[in-house]
Amino acid sequence: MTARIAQVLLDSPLPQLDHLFDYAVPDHLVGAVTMGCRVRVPLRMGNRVVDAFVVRLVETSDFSGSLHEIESVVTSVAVLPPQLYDLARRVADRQAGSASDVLRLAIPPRYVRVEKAFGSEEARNARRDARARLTETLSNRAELIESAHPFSNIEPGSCRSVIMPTGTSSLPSGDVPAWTISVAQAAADALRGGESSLIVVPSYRDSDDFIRALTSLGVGDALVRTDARQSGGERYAAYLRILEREPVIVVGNRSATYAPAHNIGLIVMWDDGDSLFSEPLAPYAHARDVALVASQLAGSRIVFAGNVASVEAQRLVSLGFASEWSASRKSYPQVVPTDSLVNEGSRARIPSVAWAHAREQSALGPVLLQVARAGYAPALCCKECRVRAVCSTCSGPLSMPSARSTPTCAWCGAMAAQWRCPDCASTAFRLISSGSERTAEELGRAFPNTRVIVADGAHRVQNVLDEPCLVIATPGAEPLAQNGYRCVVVLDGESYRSRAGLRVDEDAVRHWCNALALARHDATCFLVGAGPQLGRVIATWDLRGFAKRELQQRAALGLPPVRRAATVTGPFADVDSACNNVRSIGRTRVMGPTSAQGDARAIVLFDYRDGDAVTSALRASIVTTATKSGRRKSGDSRTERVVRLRVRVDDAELGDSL
DNA sequence: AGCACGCCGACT
DNA sequence: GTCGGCGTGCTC
Repeated sequence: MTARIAQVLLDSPLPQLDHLFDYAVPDHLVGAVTMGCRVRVPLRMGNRVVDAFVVRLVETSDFSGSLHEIESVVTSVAVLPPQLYDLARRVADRQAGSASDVLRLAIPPRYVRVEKAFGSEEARNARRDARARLTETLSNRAELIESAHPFSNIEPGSCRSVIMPTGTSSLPSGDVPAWTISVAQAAADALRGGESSLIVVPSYRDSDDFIRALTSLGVGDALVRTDARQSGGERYAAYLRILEREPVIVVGNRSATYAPAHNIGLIVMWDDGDSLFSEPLAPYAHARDVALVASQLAGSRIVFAGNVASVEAQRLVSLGFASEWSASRKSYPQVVPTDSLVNEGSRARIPSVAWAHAREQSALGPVLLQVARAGYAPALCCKECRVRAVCSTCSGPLSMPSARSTPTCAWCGAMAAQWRCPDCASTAFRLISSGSERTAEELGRAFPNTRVIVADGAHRVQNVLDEPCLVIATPGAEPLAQNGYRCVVVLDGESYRSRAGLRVDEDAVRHWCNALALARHDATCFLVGAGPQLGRVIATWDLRGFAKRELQQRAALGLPPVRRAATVTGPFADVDSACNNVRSIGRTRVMGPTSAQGDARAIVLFDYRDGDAVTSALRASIVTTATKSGRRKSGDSRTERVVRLRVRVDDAELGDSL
């Protein structure tokens, strides 16, 4: 008997359709319907035809009704390999979401032209030649990972948290951060053993650096890049490469964690504390969690590497799940913590010792100043009575985008040309903080013969040469300096201390270390306004101890990542009933629901051991509200918005409100 | 989402 | 007696 029944996953965001449906394979499609291919199937009386993925082909169906037939095959390319379905299912369950939502992030849209080009004889030959070159290169290459390597001796299927040595490496194509070489070596070694690697980085500029490092090792032919800057066709072409049953090295942003590469032996996530790893689309799975599930399914090694250890990675260490490797403190630059004197003007913002040293070093080579914010003046107040200037329409903070521009609201973008102080009626402003551009302007005056370079979200600079210059950069936008910076000054430390939230200290330390990591090993650096505790952490480079203490604090409070958390939002009655469905599970604690502007919100804290029970109960609530009360129509107007229950599991942004 | 089924008020 | 309102449920 032949497998004439296809179990398919419908490509629909409806939670009540998130399970496998059985369809009969008609005679004329036998052979064309393969596992993992895209098909179109009728849903309900044949009126509607929806896209679906064939997950399995079986001989018998458990469904009691009569089966409909698959209508057509969209493409016979198996875009959903079984391992990817398993991953999507596990991630969806963990997030109380739909597998099809996960697959929409994992599988790029189809491009017929790209598919045809990929399957052409010419393209196949080119790939075969590249493979032959690669085999040749790898057979001549000695093992790259030695015992001192941060990735040495990681057992298959196990996890490691690595605090990487800092510094830069020189390549013929320019300089790259030293970590990219270490990671590229590990990926090349895995490739030699016939294994694929997934290298997951926060942004495309990390990808650029890594790709140069990998190419320098001569294994560029195995590289597949996936990121959000690619066109749709490029993404699909990359996906088709990944699907080939050949080992590859995938580098990309958070979506690369889903890559269904052949025989994945190694997953590396760089700087997993970066908020870019938090997925903004349903079901909001954090790439770190996806990577952990993927490594478990593939039995691959997984490494969380960075200039710091995240609290989440440290938790894995403290559980004994992950081994740890930390760079020697001797390899770090010396950092002098200082306090700023006044929060105004460049002279006072930069303590005199730091000022003198930065001036001296900037005559010899590149010096980096990290400022907390981009733009000119991120905050303004009334010149007379010093009250904070806010937008008259939305009460957002007013800021100055450039030196002589009209004050603008940072939230709604409204121009405040006729601003008048609500307290004293004055119309004059005072600038109360400095962004990257104002800092550059001030320093340009103070260092008249030095070249000043601004690097922030609007001014992207990837590298600077080993020549005298002053670089003003915001966190995450620091250019790499050839041979390293001669001095790094981290300013605005106090701006972190005034923020509230669970992760502010962690983020501050991460941002500072990522800047300080760009200094030469013999540099003297300055950290301004960090306060005594965090200042000591950086001065002694006690990053592992810091992560441990943060973890202990979270444990004492019973907060993530020591416990898991889900936020539930929607109409009050729905949120309330969802909460009641989880309240009695284990040691689950429900905070709320609270009602704010329409939607109610509750936070559910639960133990890892109760994870399956809690997420499946939340999922059941979502299905119930979607089919019953969810279709409430407001009687008088046409604003019949379908209010649904939304659940975000392990949402990193939750920390901001705790 | 869509669409059918089903059980109560106004109608030829 | 029936027509049709939309609350409820299902989709292989």
